[in-house]
Amino acid sequence: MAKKIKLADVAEAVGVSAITVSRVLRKPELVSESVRLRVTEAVARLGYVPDPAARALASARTDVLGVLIPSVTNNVFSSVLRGIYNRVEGLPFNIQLGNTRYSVLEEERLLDVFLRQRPSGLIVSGIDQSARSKALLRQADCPIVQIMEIGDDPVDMMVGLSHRDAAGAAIRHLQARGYRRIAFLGARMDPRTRSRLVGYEQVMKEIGLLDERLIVTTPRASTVTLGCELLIELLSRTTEVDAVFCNNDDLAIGVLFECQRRRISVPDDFGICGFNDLEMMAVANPPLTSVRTNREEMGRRAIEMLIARIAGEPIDEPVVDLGFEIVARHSTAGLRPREARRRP
Amino acid sequence: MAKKIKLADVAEAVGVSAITVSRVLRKPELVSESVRLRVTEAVARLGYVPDPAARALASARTDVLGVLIPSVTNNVFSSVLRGIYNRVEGLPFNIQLGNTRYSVLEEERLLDVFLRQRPSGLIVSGIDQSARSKALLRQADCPIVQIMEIGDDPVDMMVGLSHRDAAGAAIRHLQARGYRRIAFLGARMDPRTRSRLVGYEQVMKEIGLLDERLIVTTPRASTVTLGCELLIELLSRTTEVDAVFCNNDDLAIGVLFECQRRRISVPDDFGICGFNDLEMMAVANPPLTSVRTNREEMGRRAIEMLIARIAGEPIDEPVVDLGFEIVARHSTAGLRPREARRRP
DNA sequence: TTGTTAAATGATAGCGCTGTCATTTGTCAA
DNA sequence: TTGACAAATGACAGCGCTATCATTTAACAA
Repeated sequence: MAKKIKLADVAEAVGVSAITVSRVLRKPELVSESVRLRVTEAVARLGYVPDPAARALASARTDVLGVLIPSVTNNVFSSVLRGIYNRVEGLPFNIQLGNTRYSVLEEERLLDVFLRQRPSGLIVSGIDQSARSKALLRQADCPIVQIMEIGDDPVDMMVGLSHRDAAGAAIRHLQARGYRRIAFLGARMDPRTRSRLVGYEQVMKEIGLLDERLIVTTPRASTVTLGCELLIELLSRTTEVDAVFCNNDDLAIGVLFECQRRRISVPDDFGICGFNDLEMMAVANPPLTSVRTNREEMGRRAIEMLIARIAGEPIDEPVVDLGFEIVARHSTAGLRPREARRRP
Repeated sequence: MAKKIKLADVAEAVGVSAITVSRVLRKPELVSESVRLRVTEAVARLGYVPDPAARALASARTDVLGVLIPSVTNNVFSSVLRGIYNRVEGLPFNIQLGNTRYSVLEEERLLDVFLRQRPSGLIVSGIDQSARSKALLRQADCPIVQIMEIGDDPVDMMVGLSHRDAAGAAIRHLQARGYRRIAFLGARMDPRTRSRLVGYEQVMKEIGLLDERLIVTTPRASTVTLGCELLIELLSRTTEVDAVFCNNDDLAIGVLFECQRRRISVPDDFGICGFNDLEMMAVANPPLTSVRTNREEMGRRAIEMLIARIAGEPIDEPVVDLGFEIVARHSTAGLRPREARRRP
């Protein structure tokens, strides 16, 4: 960075004061056109770029939008991030990503790191922050959006969906298609997964089909391999199963592969429903039913809510429910007549 | 942030000067034990945390390690990021992630944004930066690691592998298993994919099997769905194909699903080889051969190289080749005898 | 005791920008 | 012409920290 150009250098070149150059950059409408043009030209000619640290120190503000997510590996968050990055493109903000790795402590630490930088806005994942995190968030003097889930008690704003309702709807779909012994496969067991389990249990109880043996969960991170393993575990507990609701699509794909290996016919003998509707679900063999969540839009909306608030606009809807959609595909087309069916 | 505690407040509470408190925090060995203890106690009691902007302005340095990757959606980079985050845990650095979205312009812009913050180190993806980007990198006064690929002309340090060699090895593997009409499916066509294509072409020419009709590429981002589509495109060009080298595992999974649908038997009639060896390859049906790359280690090593250089240690190996491994699975077990085979 | 050196601490001056208020210039009605 | 007010520009201080150099204190040999 050969000898850094600073505000004063530009000011000297143009023959105005430093503060005028600063104004041209930040509030050009306060400066006369002739001066503005000369300054703009000099900025370009000298290649001046403001120092973010000095700016932050002087103004107690940065152009940073902080985003805290629990995982960079998980496809779900990739989609949200895509929505965020696409929406913020062209705006004078910079995304700063924090990876909490599903750790409450790491979330608290990162929140601390982020808030100390005085971001323009913050996006955090989930609604179950620790008491300490919530306190930090409430004290923060920037707009905040909690994403992924919705609840009654937003720190500031929220955009997400009810995972409990989404899971419930998936179970009702399976039931409507004639499946009865519907299992639940869950990995990671983060708050979202737990909500889905609650939804599953509620509906299964309502329709009188709840059986604890059908619920298989693990704290391990969800993978395709884990889908195979959980299915094996499930079948070792009971062969009285005719469908499975997988807590996400990786598991569902794993279950499908394992079914193929075991010559369990999907959907004739066994229904499979995933969650999130990743792109691959539609082209699996057979195509797999899943619960579509609007992840990219979630990211986009979160950014829009932030910039609206930064611009001082009133938010008429601080909690946005993006809903979900059961995308029914062949994997839950229904069991074939009992007499012709072979139990797994 | 109720009334921010600053260095001077701590200094006053302890009865020392501000600079002493600063020293306790940054170079405790310069301060006597008694003072150090009193200061540490006061820092904890008052909940003091340094202001990063002030620190950056005064010291012309930040604790930021910048990471530029072309995609947050791509599993390959997720793994690298995991390696990075794991290795940096517990160290006094913060990862700042930039998403270039495979855009040269965006990479230049982000490089500018990042360098202006005077990071402690920088990780950039690939070795084909634009001339402007390379100039920026060479002028930067922090250590830099280029990851993913290796080449002769490192800006500073490199850790990656030869994608050309990896692809070549995959083709030789297919050849050794008896496949002859080996196709190449490529999406995105970023520099890494192009290198693999070069490796493919080289080896195919060497063994006298090169046929342009067997090469199907697209600039679209790679997905499972695209794998299906590319296979369909390939088969519409020529049915004289007995294996496919997919440029990444998403495509390979798509190809597998499409083969299942078309009742093309893998590996009896058709071999499939992927690239990257994502977790799901091992549990697909049949399990899919792939080229394993050490992505997590790549992230880890990149961080280690940075911190070694930050600590002033000499780097004896500025270009690290992490290599690759052909993980042979059932999907490339070989064709069944010709008389019994049914062409796709 | 004195001088010499190292260890510990402090005073001072910014880092590069922006907030605040003051001043100058321009505009227009009376 | 004058005064009133808005528009345009500037002076100055300071954001919270650290680099640099100066000073004080401690330690110890001569």
